[in-house]
Amino acid sequence: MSAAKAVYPIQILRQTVDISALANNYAAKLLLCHQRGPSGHHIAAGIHAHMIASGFIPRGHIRNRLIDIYSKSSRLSYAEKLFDEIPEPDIVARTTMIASYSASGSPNLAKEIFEKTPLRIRDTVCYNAMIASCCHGNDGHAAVRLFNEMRRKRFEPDCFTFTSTLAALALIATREEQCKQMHCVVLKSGCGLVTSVLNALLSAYVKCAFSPFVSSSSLFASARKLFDEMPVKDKLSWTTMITGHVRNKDLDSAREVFDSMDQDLVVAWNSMISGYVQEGLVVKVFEMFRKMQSLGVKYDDFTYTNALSACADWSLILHGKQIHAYILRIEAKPPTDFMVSVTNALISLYWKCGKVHQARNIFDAACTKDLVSWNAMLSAYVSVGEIDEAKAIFDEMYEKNVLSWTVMISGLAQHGLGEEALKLFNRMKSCGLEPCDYAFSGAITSCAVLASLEQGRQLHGQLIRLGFDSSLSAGNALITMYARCGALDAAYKAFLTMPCLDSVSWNAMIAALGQHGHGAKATELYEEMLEEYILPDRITFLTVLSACSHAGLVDEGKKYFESMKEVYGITPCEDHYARLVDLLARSGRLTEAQNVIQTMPFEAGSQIWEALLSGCRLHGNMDLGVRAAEKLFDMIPKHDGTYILLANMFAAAGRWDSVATVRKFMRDRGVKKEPGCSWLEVEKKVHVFLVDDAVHPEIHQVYKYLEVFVLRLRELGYVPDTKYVLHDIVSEQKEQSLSTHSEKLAVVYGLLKLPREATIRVFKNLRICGDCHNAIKFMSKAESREIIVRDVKRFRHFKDGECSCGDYW
DNA sequence: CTAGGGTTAG
Repeated sequence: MSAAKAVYPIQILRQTVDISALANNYAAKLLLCHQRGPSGHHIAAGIHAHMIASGFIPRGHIRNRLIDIYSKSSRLSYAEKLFDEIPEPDIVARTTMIASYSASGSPNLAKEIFEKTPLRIRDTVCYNAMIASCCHGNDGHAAVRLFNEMRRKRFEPDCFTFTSTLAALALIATREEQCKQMHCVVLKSGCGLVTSVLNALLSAYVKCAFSPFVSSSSLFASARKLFDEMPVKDKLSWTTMITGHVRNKDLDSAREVFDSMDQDLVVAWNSMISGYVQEGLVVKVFEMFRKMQSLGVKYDDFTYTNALSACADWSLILHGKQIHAYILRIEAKPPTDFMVSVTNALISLYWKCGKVHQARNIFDAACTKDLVSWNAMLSAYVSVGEIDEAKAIFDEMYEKNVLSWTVMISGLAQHGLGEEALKLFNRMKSCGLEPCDYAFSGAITSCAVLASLEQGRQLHGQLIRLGFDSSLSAGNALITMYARCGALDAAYKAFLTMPCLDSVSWNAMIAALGQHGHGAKATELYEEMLEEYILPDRITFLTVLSACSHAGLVDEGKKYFESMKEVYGITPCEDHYARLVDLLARSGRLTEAQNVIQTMPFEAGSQIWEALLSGCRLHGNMDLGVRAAEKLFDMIPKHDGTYILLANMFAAAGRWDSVATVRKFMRDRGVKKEPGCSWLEVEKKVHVFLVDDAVHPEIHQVYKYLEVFVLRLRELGYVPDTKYVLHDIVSEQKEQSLSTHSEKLAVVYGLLKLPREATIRVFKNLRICGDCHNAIKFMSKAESREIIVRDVKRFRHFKDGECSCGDYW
């Protein structure tokens, strides 16, 4: 091999007169360069330079060799230049160029050369190159067409033809007969015993088995038969068969093949382990992991990432830490960087186990980070709600992909920053990135947060145009968006038109019905879900219980609560108990609610006491109410809701002295009430109104209308209810100004600005007050309009002087 | 041929 390294004495070469000897010399040297691989490629460029310097023009096989070497060393432009200089390229030159274009990802240029090649000079190798190029360009159908063409034209397929064409079949993966036909052709040819061809055939069978158009069992049977009869099985044969079974979720068959394996292949171990990880069989994962060690099978990066992701998914921080320690001890000596993928698996292990700080340490210590590392860190901060940190990471990223944007958009949306999320979604598009369906889900959620129905509808339209309308995540987001924008019918329609549903879809729809006060329909849908064999989870029960609570279905709710543990084996958490207490307290069964609190397996938290307190306010149980309030003052002294509920409870009973005491309390402790505000969308713009608003540009028109309107409402029987004065109190002097609650202003604005037939949808950040509730009932009658109000807890539909809540608070 | 980063429901 030292010849390739030799220095070429130019003087000697120049003296050579005999051109053919010179050519032979060059040819021999280039052959050596070719055989040496990448390092030889560099030398070949030097030889070429030498040719130019000495006036030697490369032709024939020397030129072809140079083209080949240049394309393999990613100097495609040199190869192209040499090729273009040939007046009448021979078949080798053309084939070489086809292969070059294929390798550099330009299948169209390869095709151009192929098509310009006259049939009389074509050969099998040339077809092979072109078939491979089609596979490379993901056009399996074109590859199969070429294969058929070459057989029609009586070219003899060889091993390479078969492997490429079989790869094409695996790519299109639609028809079983095609695999079987090809199998016959292979057997009849001389390649029926060649392992690489049989591997390709095996892989085609297995890939076709995942196509929705064929029955996988018969294809797997054929694949298995082929596999069992293979005279020589190599690494690829074993792993293809094992991963085939794993991807078919048939772990038993996979294991059977695995156990019959006569060699120790890390890849096979990894495939088996990843199957167990995906099915959540943690015990099996660790069993395999330990067995590898005792048998002396060396772990690779895939083994580690597999095992670590099992730990992450099951929050097995102790196991994860052990593996981490093992890696540090065995694999790398800090600060040497270990495989990036392992670093990434560690980052995700720590944050998924709630240790974001540790994750950050690993992130900071890593010498090399890739996009996955950055995205993992971004997700970590989003998951714990550290939005500022997440933003910092996002801004710092030198490279972002659709996934990065998706995480950030939905992160913002989840934390209530709907406007910012939508801005980011648009920025993403203006950066020239095509949002995927997950990115859309984030944007749609933002519309739900903002209650912006128009923007939501527009996104829905875009979704359909881009062909994402069958996406599960986007569909689920749409259900919630429509429901939270007050368009329950649209939500239901989205639910019904989805091609497939998962538990999230059902939960979303049940929640939607519940929030809109249709408790009976919500429970009906829940029963339907069970009939579809979808198992309820802890969120299903949260939504079903709230639905029952809003609709006063006390006994049903209790029944569902009982079934949770007894039938479905889900242990109720604090939120479940809080909903049970709410259900009982709201319906006036306060003693029963109290019993639940006393017999619960844990100490009641603030959610539960608040549920009890609001029940007491509703049913005027002062003693119990005060006790609940005291608990809340201990637990969350700065929370304004407690003071307001308590004050309203006293006000309703006319105990004004106590009201004053509560208010003084609040002032002394420096607790500020969250100011009430309401908003609605008019012509794609969101209009916000505050209590006693003086900011909105058209507020005077609203007041003017309201003044006359109230008189008309009084004629219909509306009596302002002064006991709700305190609900929305901001300061002393506002006490008398009942008529200026923000929800009233927003509804009146809607009456003034929206078209006659349009439904008015108003959103409020706090709970609607009793007087407004009453007034809006009259408004809906006086104007014959449908008015929908979403407060912090639920939706109310006002129509013909009635509210969908049936006055059940 | 295998792994590490995403979404939607309360």
